[in-house]
Amino acid sequence: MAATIRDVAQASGVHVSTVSRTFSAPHLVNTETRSRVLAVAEDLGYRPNRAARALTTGRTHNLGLIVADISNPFFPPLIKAAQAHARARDYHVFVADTDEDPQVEEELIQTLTKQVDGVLLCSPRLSNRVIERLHADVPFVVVNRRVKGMSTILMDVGQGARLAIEHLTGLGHRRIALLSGPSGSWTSEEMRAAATAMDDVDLVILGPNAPTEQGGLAVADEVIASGATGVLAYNDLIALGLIEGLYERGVRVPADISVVGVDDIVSGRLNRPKLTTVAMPTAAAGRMAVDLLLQSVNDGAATALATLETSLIVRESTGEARR
Amino acid sequence: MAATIRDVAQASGVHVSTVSRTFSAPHLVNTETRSRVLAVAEDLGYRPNRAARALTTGRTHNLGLIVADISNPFFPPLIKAAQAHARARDYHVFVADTDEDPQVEEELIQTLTKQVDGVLLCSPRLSNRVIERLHADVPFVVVNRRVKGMSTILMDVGQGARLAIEHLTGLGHRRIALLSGPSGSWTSEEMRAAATAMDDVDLVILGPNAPTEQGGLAVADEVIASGATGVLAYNDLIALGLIEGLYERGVRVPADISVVGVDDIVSGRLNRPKLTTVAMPTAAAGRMAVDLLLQSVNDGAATALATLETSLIVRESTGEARR
DNA sequence: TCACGGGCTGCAACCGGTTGCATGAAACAT
DNA sequence: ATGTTTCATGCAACCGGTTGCAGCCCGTGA
Repeated sequence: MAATIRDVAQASGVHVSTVSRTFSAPHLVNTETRSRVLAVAEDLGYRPNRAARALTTGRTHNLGLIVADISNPFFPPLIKAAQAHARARDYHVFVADTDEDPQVEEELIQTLTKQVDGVLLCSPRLSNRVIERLHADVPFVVVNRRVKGMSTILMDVGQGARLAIEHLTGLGHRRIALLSGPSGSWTSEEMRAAATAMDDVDLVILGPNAPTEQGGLAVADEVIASGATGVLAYNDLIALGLIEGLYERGVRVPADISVVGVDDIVSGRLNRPKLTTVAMPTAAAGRMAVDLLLQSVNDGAATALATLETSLIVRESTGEARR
Repeated sequence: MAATIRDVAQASGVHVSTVSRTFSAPHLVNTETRSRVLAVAEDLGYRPNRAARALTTGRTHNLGLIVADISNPFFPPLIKAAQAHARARDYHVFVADTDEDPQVEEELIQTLTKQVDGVLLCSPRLSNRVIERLHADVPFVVVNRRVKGMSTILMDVGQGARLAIEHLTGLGHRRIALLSGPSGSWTSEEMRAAATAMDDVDLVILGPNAPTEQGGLAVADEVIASGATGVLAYNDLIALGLIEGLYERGVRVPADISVVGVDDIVSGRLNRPKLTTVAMPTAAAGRMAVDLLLQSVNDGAATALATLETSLIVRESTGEARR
């Protein structure tokens, strides 16, 4: 069996409480005693039992991270950043995947609630009302959705959408298709709001679409039928799927139709044509989300709202409108 | 505060042990009592505290899953399958990412050891010796590496490599480049072994390469210099990167060089040319890994070895050798 | 009528830590 | 010399479950 705090206490001739304090409140114990205890602990291979600690402190030192789909390349950079950041603070991150299903999302939150100190909700599909209800049980930080009363990190995709559309109109495109994302997506709604508010644009909205390549493939016919020459897609996967769908139908990008994605995933940089896209600061969002969550977990800090900039990266999938 | 077992006991007029048994050994409690307790528990919103349960039983009901890189599209299907499968058995899966760093991998295992009942090691980069040492502390199931003394799931990538090379030689290719993966990869070594054992092949081995698109891009010049007309890459990411790199240098695929990948990731189906590849049964591997792990955790089952078939999927990135 | 056995429940110790409080010793001020 | 702090440590209750053991009730067979 693994060494416990009592083994260490006995072997170093002090009481268990002293051993406990050596690890959780070092400043309360004499320097000499401390180093002796540490030496013995090292010797015995002692590691504090997190379950036991969780039982008394009520802190599991675990965080939950809920995403719609790990397969979507948008998420891994955020996950990695969050995990690395949390690990440096002695927290672990549970990642759970909802398969884009609000039902599963709610169940997962319920289950996680009991074993984590806080939950990071990334691009949730649940309604604000449900999120607020669940928030009673556990601290949340929400990424890419605005929910009142809890800490929030937004990527300014409205601004990104404006940049993208200005880019398209600047190239002479007038009729522009907006491919929306899944229903329930705040990001999608933000893009729509930003796009409809713009002048000089003949906007046609197509969707909702699954946020995958399949979703992009499936909407290709509608895009062609719409007569749009410029397209802004909810994300890069849809954009890539669309480009493939258009190609199969003999429509060339960017010669016939220009396509802009959102996210800046890696394969957008490697496909041909390389994808013009709105870059999202995912890693920064992951780190900041962990910071905010730990603040509200440990310090009971007030809720905060951070908005991160997005930027347009022009590559090869956009070009002059045909005349 | 959340309801505890004592609240439920008091409210339903029975002892805590009866409540405990209602959940963990229902057959020991009278049907009427049980339903009364369940009703009260439901009413109070009682959920067993996993930390407390872990403390007495020594079971956390958590599993660890360690992968080299979540961003690699090879892993998410395996992760999702493992999570879903484990959840159905009331287990949760911690996913951790090592960034392809054996050092980080070892640390992660050490840390995880104390809070999970077992660890799933996917395509580990650690040496067998280190894995065997760590195995003393926690049950392992290893995917894509052969380690004696522990349960193992292999995907028969040797067979896949043979199929791929036969496919290439069948198209008239004689000089074939094998792009190996990261050092420490069992899969890469299996491919090498299978390839060198084949007749009628003029094999040139290039690598090690990072298992990413960057890795493929970076090796393009070497591939051209090697004079090979057929290429088998360690994985699809390298293959896709290579195709892009060749394209930038004016070399056409498959007209000039044929390329085969391994994994069958989604974007290989959408790029142009669509990638010929060796499909890996990742989801099945994830489920089976969870099964084996739970068996050895709960039943102390003997170690098992499963080998899963792979298959060649011919698409557009391979063609007749030029004469 | 009594012994026996099975079904159900209560009792209490235990898992491995944490923490408020008390104690004791040394240091300091008066 | 005495009172007051400060510092370090011990004591013991506690977190929320689990589980071996004992006891009770009741039905059964002799």
